[in-house]
Amino acid sequence: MTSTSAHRLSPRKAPKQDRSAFMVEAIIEAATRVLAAHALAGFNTNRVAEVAGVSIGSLYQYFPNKDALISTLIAREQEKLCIDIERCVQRGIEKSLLETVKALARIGIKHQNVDALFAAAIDHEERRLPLDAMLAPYQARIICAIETMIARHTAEISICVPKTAARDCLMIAKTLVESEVIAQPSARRELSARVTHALMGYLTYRKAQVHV
Amino acid sequence: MTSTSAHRLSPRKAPKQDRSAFMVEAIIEAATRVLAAHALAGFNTNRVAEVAGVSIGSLYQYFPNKDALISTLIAREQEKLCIDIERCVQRGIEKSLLETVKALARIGIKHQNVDALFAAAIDHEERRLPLDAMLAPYQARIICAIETMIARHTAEISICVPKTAARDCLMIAKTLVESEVIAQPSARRELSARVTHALMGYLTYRKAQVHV
DNA sequence: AAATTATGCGAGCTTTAACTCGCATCTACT
DNA sequence: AGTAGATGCGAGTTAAAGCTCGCATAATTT
Repeated sequence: MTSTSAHRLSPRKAPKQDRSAFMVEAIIEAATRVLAAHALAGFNTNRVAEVAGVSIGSLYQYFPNKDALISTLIAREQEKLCIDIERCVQRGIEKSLLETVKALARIGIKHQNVDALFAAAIDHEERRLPLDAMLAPYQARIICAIETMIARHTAEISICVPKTAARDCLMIAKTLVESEVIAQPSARRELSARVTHALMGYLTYRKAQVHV
Repeated sequence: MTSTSAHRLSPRKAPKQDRSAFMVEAIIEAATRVLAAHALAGFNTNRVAEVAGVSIGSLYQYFPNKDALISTLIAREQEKLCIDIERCVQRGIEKSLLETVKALARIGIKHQNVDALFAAAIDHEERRLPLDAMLAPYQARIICAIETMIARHTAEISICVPKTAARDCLMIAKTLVESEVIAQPSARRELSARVTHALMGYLTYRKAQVHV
């Protein structure tokens, strides 16, 4: 009777055969779609199972409860974001600060462009659930990557605490993109420019510039 | 049978006597507290009524449904934010850009500092519900105020579309603050400085500055 | 092929929470 | 004081949604 099932947030068990692995994937995909389409208010396990085309019993065989399913969604998103950012920074070795920032902006846009409702829902659940321990490694990877980028261009950058700068960059990019709710693909280019502008401004602003 | 009650988001009727006005206030206050403490997952009308110390029937006498209650919360927050920003900009007449931006940063912090969960919940519901028509006037007021500020300092500002700049400023400030989840009052000063830095950077950044 | 293990199913139990309704009480007006 | 309308109440109705459990089927092992 330790931590049997009540508030567990990790999957109940790992799928061992192929078919079950596919099923878990189908569930996660369906969950993403349901959340995007109906928000938290319309997100329930019965609907997810139905959309995934599996029975409700099967869903609960792998996820001990609804929150565990949401946690998995969150982890997936984080993993994808990490990979994209790390690759981007790695490629930035031979590029200018401006170019790398532009690339980062594009990533942020890509990751939020999926759906604004989905992003807001994930955001909310990240705060509601005790996921700090699970999210910390992802955050660390992202911040580490951005720190690396910053370290390459210290001459141009005015922020002295790289860790803080990295986190702020991430947040600024995230929000500007989120605010551009209506996914007009035509506007993507212009949005990207604005995010880049904001990040460059933040990174390179020096008080001396503004006389007062 | 037009739009009787099913999806109405405005209050059912206005309180006409003092006691009912107080009760509506108590309900709204309780709703705020419940949302902050239990997030969307634990936000229900029965609990709100209980915390407010009124009966569930009374709640439904003034709010046709749960969404209408949430909409009211959202409107209240917006109204408060508008008032603060407008006053801040008005006072900025005789101040520098930097000083005014600092003051705006403080407002953003104040408004989100209440509770991160509450803010995320409100954010989510703003997107889920069809509130565009209701929110537009508030947005317009805020953007108008920031445009006014920008207009006073065109010489220092590099962004050419004031409306876009205004909106971006709002979003940047909002996020940086939101990200600083843990409300450490001691860190408030430092946070304020960062938000200011970000806004000034965004507003005054010029491509020429970065050689490449 | 028999046995064992893993997987899949969905009817249905149980709890939660949105919302109603008829009656009691209060306030205001004459 | 009397009356009418406004306000307040909360037990109860209803539907939704979280989750279980016993059984059926498929894969794997020996």
